[in-house]
Amino acid sequence: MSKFEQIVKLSGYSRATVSRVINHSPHVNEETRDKIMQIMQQLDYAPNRNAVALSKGRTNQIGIVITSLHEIVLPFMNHFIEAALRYDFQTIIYTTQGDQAKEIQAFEDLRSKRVDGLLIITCVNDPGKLSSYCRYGPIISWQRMRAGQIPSVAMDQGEGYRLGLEHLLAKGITKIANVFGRPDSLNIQSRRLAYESIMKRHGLPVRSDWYRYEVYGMLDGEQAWRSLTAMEEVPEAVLCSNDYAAAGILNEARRHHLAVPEQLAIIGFDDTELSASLGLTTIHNPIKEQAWNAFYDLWNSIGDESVEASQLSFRLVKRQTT
Amino acid sequence: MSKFEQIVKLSGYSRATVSRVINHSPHVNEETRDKIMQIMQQLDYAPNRNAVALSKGRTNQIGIVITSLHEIVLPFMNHFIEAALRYDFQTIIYTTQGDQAKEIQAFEDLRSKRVDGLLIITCVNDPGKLSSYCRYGPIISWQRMRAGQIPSVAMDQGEGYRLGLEHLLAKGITKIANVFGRPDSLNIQSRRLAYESIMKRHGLPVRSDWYRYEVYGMLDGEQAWRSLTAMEEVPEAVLCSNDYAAAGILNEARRHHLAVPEQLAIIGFDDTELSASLGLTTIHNPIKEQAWNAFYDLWNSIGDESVEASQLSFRLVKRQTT
DNA sequence: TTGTAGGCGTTATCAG
DNA sequence: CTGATAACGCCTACAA
Repeated sequence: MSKFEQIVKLSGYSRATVSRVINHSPHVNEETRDKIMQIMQQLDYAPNRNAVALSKGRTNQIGIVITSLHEIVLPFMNHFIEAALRYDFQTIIYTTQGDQAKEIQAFEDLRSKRVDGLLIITCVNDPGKLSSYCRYGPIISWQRMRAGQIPSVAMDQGEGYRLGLEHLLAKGITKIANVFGRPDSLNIQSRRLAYESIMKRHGLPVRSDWYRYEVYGMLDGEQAWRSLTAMEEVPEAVLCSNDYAAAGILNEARRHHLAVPEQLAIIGFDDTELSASLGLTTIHNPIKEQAWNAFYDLWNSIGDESVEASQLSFRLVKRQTT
Repeated sequence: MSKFEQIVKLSGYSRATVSRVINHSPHVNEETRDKIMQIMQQLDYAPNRNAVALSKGRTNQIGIVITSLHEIVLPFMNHFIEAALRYDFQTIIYTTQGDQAKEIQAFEDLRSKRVDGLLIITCVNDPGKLSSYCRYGPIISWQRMRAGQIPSVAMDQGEGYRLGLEHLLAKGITKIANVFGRPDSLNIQSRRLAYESIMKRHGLPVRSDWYRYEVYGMLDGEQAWRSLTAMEEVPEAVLCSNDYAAAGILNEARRHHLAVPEQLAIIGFDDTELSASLGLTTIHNPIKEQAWNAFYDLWNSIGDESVEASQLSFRLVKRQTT
């Protein structure tokens, strides 16, 4: 006999009343509640969440789909997890290691009601295929998705990039290199587009020979700068994929006794703690707010209340590297 | 009516038979299986995991308790997650942000059968208190625990430290600084003990004025080295808390044109990818194997099979910084 | 190889 | 405020 049943027997009340006490229903006599509570204590009772989930049709779990736990995504994840927790949702992490089948597993878990919703941070399956899972429950993505597929809270990073570019041009700096991350991502396309259109508008040459790709971390940044200095002409500024890359470039530049920002201006991206501690000029990326928006989006489909997502934008944070 | 019931009705077979097909029981006529499978397809059936879990008394979920997702623990986590997945277990991450109440939540979830077992990576509650949860299910820890509390797969890092020390002494280097992480941790105590006992045995002075604490990342390492160079006498070698700290020290030393290893020898800890790419001498820490052992320990309590954990040890990896 | 009947631990809907 | 009674969706003896 389950402890729940034992409580029913021992207290002499019905299952319904015991359940009411467990769920803090107000429609219970105080004495009754006290008696039942006491018995619960004695029996060291804890509700079985599987039974609750089965009965309620909800698990209060949200899945997070990601290829691999990596530094860059931690802030977003941590904020999302915290948001979920605030609403009494636990998060379950699906690291796929880039394996399509493993990734599908997460979506199957949505189908199987193991999770009430899904957050995609990075996915490797075709978004078209994944979007067919939308009928099993709410899905939101951080990774940018083409329209008509899975909803996303990502922002067009081209917008942020513009801020950095205009800032440099306003200072009279025109020889600008670009250091990118994943070559095929939508964000890189936007960034490149922003750079190229602004340069053209100003009648300046587009230096695609100064593009560097696959630059994610500090070491990548250092290497990227070395490769740029090997060019015939060396740029006076670098717009970076993120703050880590920027930090690497700053490191390498200092090592070669380059004056920053006089000889080399550097702009990071994201406004992480690292950029603050190094005094890097950067583009503030409202990651925390994106994470909360992502959760709200799911919550609006799962729960009954409805929370308005906030409108977000990038912002230039000027520090000592420009 | 649930899809399960629909299948029962449409196929004309009993619940039991349908269940057998779902679970790939061999005791089903092939034709029967085919018919039922076809209906399952048509209905787009997927089993409800909550119902399964309730019925089986097992969720195939394991909880991971950790204060905050951080670079340093990612390798261990990723390996553990992979091990779990191999045995069809999903992992659910409890980030506590150092909040005792949040942490307890994870243990309450063990009690409530939301998870079948728990892995502690870092905990903030008193281990004595937490160990009372052992009766609700298996718990294993990566963080070192004092005997008699919660079982742990952690290794005594003092052993690894010894290897580094002996290596330096064999080279005739005796002015050795120590750069530690969390001051109160058991591992730091072991490391300090290893250092002090070995120095004494060799009749060498114990330089506790060269101890530095709270050194975790690259930036911490850089700062630690600056603080050491400000001393009256400067050490000829540093034993580090981890490879990141070592990388920071290496960076800072190079910036000041110090010859490594001639003027300064550096030994990292863990043998991460970073140490390999930088050519850091380090202590190999079998993290992957620890992660698998951790899972096996849980699995031995949860499942019916039993897997033998492997015996592990540290190993010196000599590269270019000594 | 298949079916019957009962159970897993709660919640929900009524009616009282 | 309280109690019956029926879900929730699936598994598992045991029997046939």
